Amino acid sequence: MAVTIYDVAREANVSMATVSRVVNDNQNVKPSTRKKVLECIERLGYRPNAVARGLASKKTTTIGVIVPDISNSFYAELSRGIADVATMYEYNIILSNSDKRADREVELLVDHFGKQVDGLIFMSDSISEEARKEMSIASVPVVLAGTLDQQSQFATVNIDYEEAAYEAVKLLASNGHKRIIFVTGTLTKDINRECKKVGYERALKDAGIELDDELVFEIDNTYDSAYESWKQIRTFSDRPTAIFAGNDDIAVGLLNGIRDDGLLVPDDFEIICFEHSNITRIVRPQLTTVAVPLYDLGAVAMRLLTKLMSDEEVEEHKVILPFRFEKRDSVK
Amino acid sequence: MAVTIYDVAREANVSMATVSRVVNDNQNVKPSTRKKVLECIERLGYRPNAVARGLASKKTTTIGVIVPDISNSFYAELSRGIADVATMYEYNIILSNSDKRADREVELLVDHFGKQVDGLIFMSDSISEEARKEMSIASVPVVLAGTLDQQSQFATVNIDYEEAAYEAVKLLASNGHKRIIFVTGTLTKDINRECKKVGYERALKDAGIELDDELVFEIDNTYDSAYESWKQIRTFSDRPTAIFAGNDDIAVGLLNGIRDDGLLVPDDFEIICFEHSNITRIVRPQLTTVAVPLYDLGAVAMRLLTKLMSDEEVEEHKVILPFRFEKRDSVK
DNA sequence: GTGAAAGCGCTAACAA
DNA sequence: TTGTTAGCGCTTTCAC
Repeated sequence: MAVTIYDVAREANVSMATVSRVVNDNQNVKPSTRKKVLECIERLGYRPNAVARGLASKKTTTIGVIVPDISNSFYAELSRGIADVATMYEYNIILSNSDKRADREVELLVDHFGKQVDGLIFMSDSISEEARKEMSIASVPVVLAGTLDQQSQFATVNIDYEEAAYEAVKLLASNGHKRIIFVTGTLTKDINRECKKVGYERALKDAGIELDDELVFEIDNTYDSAYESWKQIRTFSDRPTAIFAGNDDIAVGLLNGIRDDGLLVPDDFEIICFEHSNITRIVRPQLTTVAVPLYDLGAVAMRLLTKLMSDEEVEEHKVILPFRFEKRDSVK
Repeated sequence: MAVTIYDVAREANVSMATVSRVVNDNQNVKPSTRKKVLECIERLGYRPNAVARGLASKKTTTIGVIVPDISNSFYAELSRGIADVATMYEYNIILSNSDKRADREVELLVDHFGKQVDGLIFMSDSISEEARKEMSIASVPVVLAGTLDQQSQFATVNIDYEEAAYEAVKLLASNGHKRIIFVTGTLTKDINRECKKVGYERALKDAGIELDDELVFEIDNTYDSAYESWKQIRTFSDRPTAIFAGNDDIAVGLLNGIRDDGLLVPDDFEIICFEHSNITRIVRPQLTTVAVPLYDLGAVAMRLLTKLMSDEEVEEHKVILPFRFEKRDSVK
């Protein structure tokens, strides 16, 4: 059996309450007794049981993080931002992958709340009604990171994806391109459908370019899928000359397709995309991108959650972080 | 206040014990009472409190995972393997980043064990004495994933890195190369020092090539650092003609350095490396590699941990998974 | 500054 | 098949 607070109390000839005070840095303990207790703790090798503490105090110093897929560098980077701030505030993280399945998300929410997390950070393509309900009835705060809330019900941390998309496509249009392809991951993802696509269309409209649904390619959000999609794109008789890619994996798949075909970037095609990892600097030519501050998105989401958990005043529940443009070599 | 098991018991006119039995799928409950209890649970919206359950049962159905850095694709992939098997056995994961700092690792171990995890998976470059001690006195099983244990004290899951390195370098030697560079991350990492370097040296020796310390480059384990190191490598008067890189990030940094300098792979240099991500297929030429089954490493480690946690017989505590060779275009 | 005692919400004997 | 009753190890009033 492990050493308990009671064993320490007996050994030090004090009550459990006093040991508890020492362990929790309560000031109402005489220095000499504190010292005595500390010695006994050391001698017996006492380690507080966080589960018992959680039951008694109703605080677990643990937060839940539900992420589509931690092996996706987008979420891995975001999670690292969450984790670092969590560490700073002495929270542990229960991390679960949902694979974006709505049923799984709900299961995980129930599961995490059942474990009495003190707060939760949720990431998803789109919030299902069931997930929304589960988060609504939760007795602890919830923050969405890199995830839209179309009902403005929860605290969120994002960048202005639409504006970013707008500026990216505007750059392409200002370079004289008339036929600009938009290659995106699934449009069931709110950010793709409501922001990136909308920004793309607005930029075209502002540039006096007519929309053409044939130029929008909805594909799997992977390098391989993008590489394959090139084979379809190349068949256009009136070939497009510029590409706006929803992210860097897609852009690189396209880039390789183009180059393996003997065409040149940026001469035959100009490319711009959202940047989620350093792959954009590794490929040649290096890609011009909208740099998304993933780490910061996570860090700020966690910081916001700490405020919510301690009932601090929060000026704004809907945080928009700035993005950067990285001018490199895939655009002239 | 949340609904407790007691509220359900009262509502259903049964004892807490019966409700507990229903919740835990204990068969000793009459179908009719089970139904009645289930209805009350539904009606009241009862959700079991896992913390209370953990305190009473001494099982938290949570395991700890300590990883150097989740934003590193190597560990992200490994963690995904762990997570999927954990889900299968209904365990949650507390995930923490150590940044390979020994002091932090110890803190985290104490912290995780304090949270009463039912088991723990540990990953690190090298096990410090303090970390070893902490894991030794733990009352729950520990498994090391992708991490060496030079004292064979813990259960581990790895591949045979030395043999993999040996074969990689042997391939280079058999292609006629005499001056083969080894570019590795820090040699304070056990796997680099005790396996990859040893395999490299053994292959050279077997090929009758004399060792030359000047051909071993110990650098930071990053793309940028490798890119920089090329500037040093190019200054050799008697230029090497082949490179064995410790991992794909290093290999790609080197590759880009070489190509940006106008040299060709594999004509001027042949390259082979350990593969941890799909970057090796994305670059041109595609890299010939030793493919490390990261996901499986994690999955098998977790499976092993479940056996240890339920006191099942375990045939072998030191698991060695097979690796594959991926012949691609960076080697002739 | 310290102690006594009542829980926190559940599981798990043991009885019935 | 069901209920009674101790805890699990800690925090937190409330007294003194």
